[in-house]
Amino acid sequence: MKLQVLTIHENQKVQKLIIRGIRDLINYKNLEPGDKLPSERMLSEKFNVSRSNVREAIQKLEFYGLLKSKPQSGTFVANIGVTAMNGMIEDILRLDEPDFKSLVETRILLELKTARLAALRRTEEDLKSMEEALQAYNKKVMNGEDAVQEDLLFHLAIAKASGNSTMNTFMLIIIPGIITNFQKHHVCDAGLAQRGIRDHQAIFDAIQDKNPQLAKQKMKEHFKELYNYCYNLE
Amino acid sequence: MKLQVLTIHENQKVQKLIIRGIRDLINYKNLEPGDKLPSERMLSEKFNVSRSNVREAIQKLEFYGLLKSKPQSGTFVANIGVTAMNGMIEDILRLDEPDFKSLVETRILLELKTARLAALRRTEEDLKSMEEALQAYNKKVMNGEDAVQEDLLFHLAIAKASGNSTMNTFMLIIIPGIITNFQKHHVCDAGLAQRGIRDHQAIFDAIQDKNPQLAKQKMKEHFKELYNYCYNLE
DNA sequence: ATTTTAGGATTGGTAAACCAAATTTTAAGT
DNA sequence: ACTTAAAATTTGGTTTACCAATCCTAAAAT
Repeated sequence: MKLQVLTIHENQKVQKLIIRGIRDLINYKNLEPGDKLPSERMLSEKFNVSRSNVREAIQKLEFYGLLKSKPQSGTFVANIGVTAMNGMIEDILRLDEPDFKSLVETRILLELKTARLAALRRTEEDLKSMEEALQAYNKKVMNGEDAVQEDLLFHLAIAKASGNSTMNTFMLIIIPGIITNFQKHHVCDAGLAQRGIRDHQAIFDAIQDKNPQLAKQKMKEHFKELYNYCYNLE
Repeated sequence: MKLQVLTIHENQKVQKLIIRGIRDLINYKNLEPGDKLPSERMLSEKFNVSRSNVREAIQKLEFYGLLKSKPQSGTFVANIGVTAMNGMIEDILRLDEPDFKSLVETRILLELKTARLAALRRTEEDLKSMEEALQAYNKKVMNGEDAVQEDLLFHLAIAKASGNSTMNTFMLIIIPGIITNFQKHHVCDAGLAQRGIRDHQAIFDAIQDKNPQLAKQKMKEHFKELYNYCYNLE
């Protein structure tokens, strides 16, 4: 049936078409939370696409918590109403790749909080992980090597110590975009790394001392240059 | 080869096995950013699993920005170093379903910021969307109906108006979990809804007046009860 | 020696066939 | 009539086969 491989762009278009189709179906058939969607085979026939495409689209909506597939049984509308469903799908369709500024803005917001929470909740094990990450970073910087990765792993250790799994996940999602953009824009040049050692130590100490205010403050200072840099980007 | 359908739990185990395998492979073969992974067929043979399983695992690592598949070419190690790769995979394997407290904590953090940003950046179109969501919520509450969905769509409209696509995405990820937990714990009972109308109006007004401080303040007040509720959960 | 080109091998993507669990329908038993 | 059991159908998941784009090799042309 399909005679040529689709580009990524074309594939996205097909997926959006299917997602819109599913949304319309839910509206047209007045499907309530818990109701069953037509089978993947029927959907693929109805939308005139392959079953693989349908499965991909369903997986995406499953990721955003809107559908739930049960093996050998069917795909079901999640336990959030039709209104929320429509609003969310509209937004999901509109989503595009995040820009660097948006990533950094969100990162700073998250990390001021994780630093504070880590100071409140860190265990001895958390401290150990953070210290290891700290040492790895210092060692690289001392040798004059690039240490972007070790830098971010230290920050990730703080996120883990915050005891908030959602923020930890969000940091994981953000980090790759941060790293690649850092390399692209050459953010971490010059003496920034040397200063990073002192900054990190101050943050670590505050968390170790269980001083949330100070931890947040030190993290804020650490981000000061980055903040200014990113707000002057374009 | 495979003779029975795997439970979700078993499937997760297989996926983690493959992810660990890929990590070990990258380390053992000293694969650098940009290098090509063995083909899906070879991986499935090496790990003694189906190619579908391999593809799922690769998709997951692609979501977290660690790999990148190119059609008819291969799967490549993303442009972040081995160190970050190892650290992140370790954390990804450890991730579990977020708890309600973690969701609410993150939501409040995000929304205090989106309210502030929306007051700074909202367009006339944003205002219109927010007002529509506001009206839908009010109408439901006036009729004594449950309005959890309309409530969250208003908050989502604010996130959209913040002009930060990352925070917008994160709100979308959080919302379904919030809704289901709200229903489970009966958070939105009683006169909370009536108060919600006034709260929302105050937030909207502040954003319309481009008053970021006030917008954040009103959002904070709006969350006060929710905040206390969730911190006393267990 | 270098570049070009052609053919075969490799690759991720896709379509189709197949599986067993779950569901529905049907029929048998009481 | 109602309950129970069994057979047929439907379903998402899985495996297999296939496709065209890409990559690799090496021979041919300059």
